[in-house]
Amino acid sequence: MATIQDVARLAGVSTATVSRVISGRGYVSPASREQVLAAADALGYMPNGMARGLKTQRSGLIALLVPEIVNSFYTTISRGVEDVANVSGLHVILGNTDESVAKERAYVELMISTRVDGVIIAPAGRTATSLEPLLANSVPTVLVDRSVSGFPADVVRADSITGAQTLTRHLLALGHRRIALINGHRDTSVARDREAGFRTALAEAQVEIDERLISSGTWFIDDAEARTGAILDEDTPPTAILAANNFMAIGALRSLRERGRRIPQDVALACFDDIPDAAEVDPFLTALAQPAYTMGTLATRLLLERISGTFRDSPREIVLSSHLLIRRSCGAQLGESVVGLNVELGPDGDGRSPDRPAVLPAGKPAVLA
Amino acid sequence: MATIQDVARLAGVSTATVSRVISGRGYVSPASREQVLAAADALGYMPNGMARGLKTQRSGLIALLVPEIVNSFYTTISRGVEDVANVSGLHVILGNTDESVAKERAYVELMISTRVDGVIIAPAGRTATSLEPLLANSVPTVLVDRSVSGFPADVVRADSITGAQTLTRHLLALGHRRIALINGHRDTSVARDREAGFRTALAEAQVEIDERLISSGTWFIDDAEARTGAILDEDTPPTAILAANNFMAIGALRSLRERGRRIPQDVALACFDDIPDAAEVDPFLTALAQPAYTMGTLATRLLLERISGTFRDSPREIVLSSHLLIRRSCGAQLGESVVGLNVELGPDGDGRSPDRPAVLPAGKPAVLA
DNA sequence: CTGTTAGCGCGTTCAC
DNA sequence: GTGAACGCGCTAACAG
Repeated sequence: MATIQDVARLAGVSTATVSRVISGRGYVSPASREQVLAAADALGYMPNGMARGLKTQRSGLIALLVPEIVNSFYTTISRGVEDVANVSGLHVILGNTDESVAKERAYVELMISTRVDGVIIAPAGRTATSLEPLLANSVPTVLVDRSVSGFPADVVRADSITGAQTLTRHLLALGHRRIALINGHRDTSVARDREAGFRTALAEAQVEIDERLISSGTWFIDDAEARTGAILDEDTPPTAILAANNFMAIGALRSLRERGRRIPQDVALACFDDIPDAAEVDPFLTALAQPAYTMGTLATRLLLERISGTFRDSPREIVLSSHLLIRRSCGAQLGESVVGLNVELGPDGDGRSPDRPAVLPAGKPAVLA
Repeated sequence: MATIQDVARLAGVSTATVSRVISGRGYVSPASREQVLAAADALGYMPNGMARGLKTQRSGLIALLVPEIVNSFYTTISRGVEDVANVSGLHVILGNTDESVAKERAYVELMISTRVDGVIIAPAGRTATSLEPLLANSVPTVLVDRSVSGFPADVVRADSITGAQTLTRHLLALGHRRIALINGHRDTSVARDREAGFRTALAEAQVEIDERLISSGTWFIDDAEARTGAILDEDTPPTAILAANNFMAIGALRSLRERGRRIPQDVALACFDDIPDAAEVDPFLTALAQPAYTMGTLATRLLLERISGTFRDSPREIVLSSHLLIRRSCGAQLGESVVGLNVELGPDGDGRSPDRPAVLPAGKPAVLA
């Protein structure tokens, strides 16, 4: 692979001149510029990012660490991140942590070794121990979706407490009193917030809380399936189920199917996180759709400000609200009045996310300010 | 950020010794090793990947370039790629080309500058012009899903000709004679193959081909929606629609809904690429499920062989077969005999992909051979 | 077993 | 306007 030296030799100039032409910094005579450009083209020269990064202390890369990229919620966040990053000439390295703090830690260390310019992460753990190296090495970091205690970084997340209240109130308004919560891992802030909102809504309605109906474990589909099954097999099963995310909903769905329970006739089902493709094929699952794309774009904007040093104050927290999409899985009537704000009616919600732009920004790479 | 020199100074040894301890290559006395490890730990030392890469001519990164990561088909491929890459200590940079040859070219150049160790790509164009820099710089490359003419690289793809035949025969067996094909961009090999298989199946059945029923354009949902609409609004609309991928199916679905056509009573609908989440919520769309996860893992294996030099012969092509998942959208009876191999019966197909392992490999990073 | 040395390819002073 | 020279942090000989 041709180096800057090869180009310099062919163009009959010094490497400094080539560098000036390629990076566009510094004065070069039009004549030399032509020579260099011609030589670079002839050789198919591509600057070595590692050498450049070693010198400039910048890789032009940011890391996005999510629990599971196969989950459309995180995929959508990733598009938001990439679209904003690319406009600033940054590119995104993606990593799946599989909800494992150990894997997360390994990725964090790898990213530091890669000398990424910043990290956006949906942390798996309750504490920040796996993120500590980021702080120690002062790598700009932004948390998305989830927060952790005691880690001083910007956060972009949705309001899960209010969200859970909205969903629970919807079920209560439909007459349900025995509502099960199939929650994710309590180490994550969203799981704790969703449980809190759930309890608050029940308390508001003066519905006694049956602790056997509240289940938490991992965020994996199979686990949700098993836990839902256990609850359904009890003496007094719930009449409604609230799943803490789209994967939990799929697990619950499997469990209900195995038992031949009809939705919503036998059991109502609602969940956090829309499943856009599924909604598109059959607008069925009533869901609280979080603004995933926006979470990605905002998180990246905050990160860019940290990277460029435009913003140096103490951590910011951006809390976004979500939309209730009322569809068929809870048996709500079309057009009925509903409790809660941000309600989007229409049981056949068209599934087009209001969150993600239909036409994506072109993403012409530009230089980071 | 601490450097190898800082560690050497604190440990009272030379940088070479530190390097030996950190990279695990070469002999070091237990005593020195302890010193180094302690110093590294105290300083929170993380080796600089760019400096290392500059020296070793290896970044430890591979690039995966896909048209749209939000499409579950490509997401699943990406998991396959990551799972295999991580086992070899490689990590994955992801890029969306948005079906644009220009964006693809920009990414290719960026990846060469990043000095990725290899590239896996689902190319957007018909020719290899945007990939040419990879060849010129002899960057190991593997094509997934799609192939392009005149580019000497390993290919891992599914058999779209046979696939389209299988889907078309299924529709023919159900009595359909006016079948529309909503195809993707003819610049992609899969679009051409799918059209070829479609035509072959019709010819086999001695069904005259009405060219007005064959439509190609982009791979975007909105475009598929518009083209489906145009065909549905003709004098003699089709009784069945074959969508060339999951996104095309969603576009067709929208178009059918807007016109109040019922599926399958008024129009049958089948497509390439399963939509796992949607199938999970409601196993509705009859689809030809391609082994996406396996495509990702195999492509990565081939790439690793190229990177390590284990395999140097001329390009290989791996062609995988797909499964027909018969569900409700075509009105097939449960248990009826079906034309074509690799048929998986069961209109309520459980949606669990046989392709992707339920438990993912742990992915302990190891050194690339 | 360990230290010295020489670059990997680039950007960046500092002279000219 | 341009070139010479240094060093970013690391690994790989080569001595010792």
